[in-house]
Amino acid sequence: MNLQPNSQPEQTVAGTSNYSRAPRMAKEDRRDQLLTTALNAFADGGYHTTSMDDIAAAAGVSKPVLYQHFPGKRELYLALVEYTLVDLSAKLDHSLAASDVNRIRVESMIDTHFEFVEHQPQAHRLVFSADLLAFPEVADRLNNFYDGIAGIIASVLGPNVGIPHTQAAMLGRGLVQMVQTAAVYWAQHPESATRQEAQQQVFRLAWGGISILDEDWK
Amino acid sequence: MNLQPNSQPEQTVAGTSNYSRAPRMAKEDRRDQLLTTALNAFADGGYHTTSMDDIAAAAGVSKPVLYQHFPGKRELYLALVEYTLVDLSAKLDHSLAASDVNRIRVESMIDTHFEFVEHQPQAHRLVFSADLLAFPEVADRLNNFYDGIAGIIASVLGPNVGIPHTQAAMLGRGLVQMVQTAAVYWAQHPESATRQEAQQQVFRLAWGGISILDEDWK
DNA sequence: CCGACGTGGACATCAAGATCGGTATCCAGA
DNA sequence: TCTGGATACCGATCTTGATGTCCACGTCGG
Repeated sequence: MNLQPNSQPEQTVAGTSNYSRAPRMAKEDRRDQLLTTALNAFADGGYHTTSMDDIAAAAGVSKPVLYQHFPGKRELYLALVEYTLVDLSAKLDHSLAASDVNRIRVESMIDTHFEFVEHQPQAHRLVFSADLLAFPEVADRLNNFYDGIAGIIASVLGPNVGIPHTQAAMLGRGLVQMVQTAAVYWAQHPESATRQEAQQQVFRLAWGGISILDEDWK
Repeated sequence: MNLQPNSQPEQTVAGTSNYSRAPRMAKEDRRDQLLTTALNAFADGGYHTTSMDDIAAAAGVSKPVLYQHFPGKRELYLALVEYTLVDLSAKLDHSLAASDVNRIRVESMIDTHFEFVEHQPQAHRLVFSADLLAFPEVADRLNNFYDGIAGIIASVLGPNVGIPHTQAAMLGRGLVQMVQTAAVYWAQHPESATRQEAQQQVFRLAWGGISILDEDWK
């Protein structure tokens, strides 16, 4: 499945017949195309504003085709959320495992986040900006995701600075959100700085706070 | 209007008549009650999941009553968002104006945020967790709100540390989100620490980062 | 050339927003 | 205390839009 922003709904080509019809595709290909289209559509307008008709039209097929590949709108949406979170989690894990030095780790995770926001803005908006509260499962799933990261950060943070684990988790979660927000802000104001500059600022802010936690602890 | 979480929908008392009907109320009182009820309902289930029937039922009145007080669902929702943001903005402004010392200012704004999350959780969820993307106006309004705060932080931050204003705004926005997220986390894990302890941790993290920006600037 | 499968226009179904005509309650004044 | 009008309230209904399905049609492999 291609989650990059560049995939476009195909155009029906006028062939020998002037009858407009989507070209026949292999099942998997069609499914992938529908997923990508749905991702973009949802990210663009949110869950409720985006109808199945819209998605089908954007994909250049009719609605029944959509229902042949997915049992319903809800499942389609959940599949996309799940895919995105798994993807991002894997990348963050990878960033974390890339080094043993905490400073490098933090830098790497910040980089991963900026990368994600820059290169997969639809996926990001789908998961972090859309109406999550509507589906409790999604809210739980996202909570889960955040707790995972916060826990990791806490386990890195806590022992070093003598803070109770839950409080370290709280700070970790706040830090993640801080990075994410800053990344989005930068993506919306790309002219303000290069990505590298922006990341560096964010890192200094975060790392500075973390270091102080260590030094200042009484 | 009462935004506290304690207001409950009234129960129709079985009087001389067994015919269930909401007691007659003064227009303003009824309106306030509906607003409060709607706030709780929206915060609980999100915009789209909450129907006008739900709100009316929760308020113990019938649907037409709702439409006698508000032109539509959308307007009702927007009114609540606006009210909440104005309220919070005022409180933050007040916190900022309370002192000339930046350190105190930051502490005070953190305190205000924790206060908000703790005492008005519905209002907070309504504005910051619900489906904002659905209504562009809401997204814009919220953007506006954040930019206001970020701008203030930037103007405190920027001149002192020589960072371009836009980058300072990015960091300011990230910091706000960090505080907010931590506050929510604490509210969900109240047993992990007292509010004061939690706020102190958050402050140290934030202030540490800010200080480093100052010191470390090359 | 033909059967099977992918495709789509049209439609049933339903949930939710919005409304209308009638009913109950309160109050002011005689 | 009676009466009439004004105001708040409600059951029932209309309307819209979106989800999910049916049956005919065209296209491709054999």
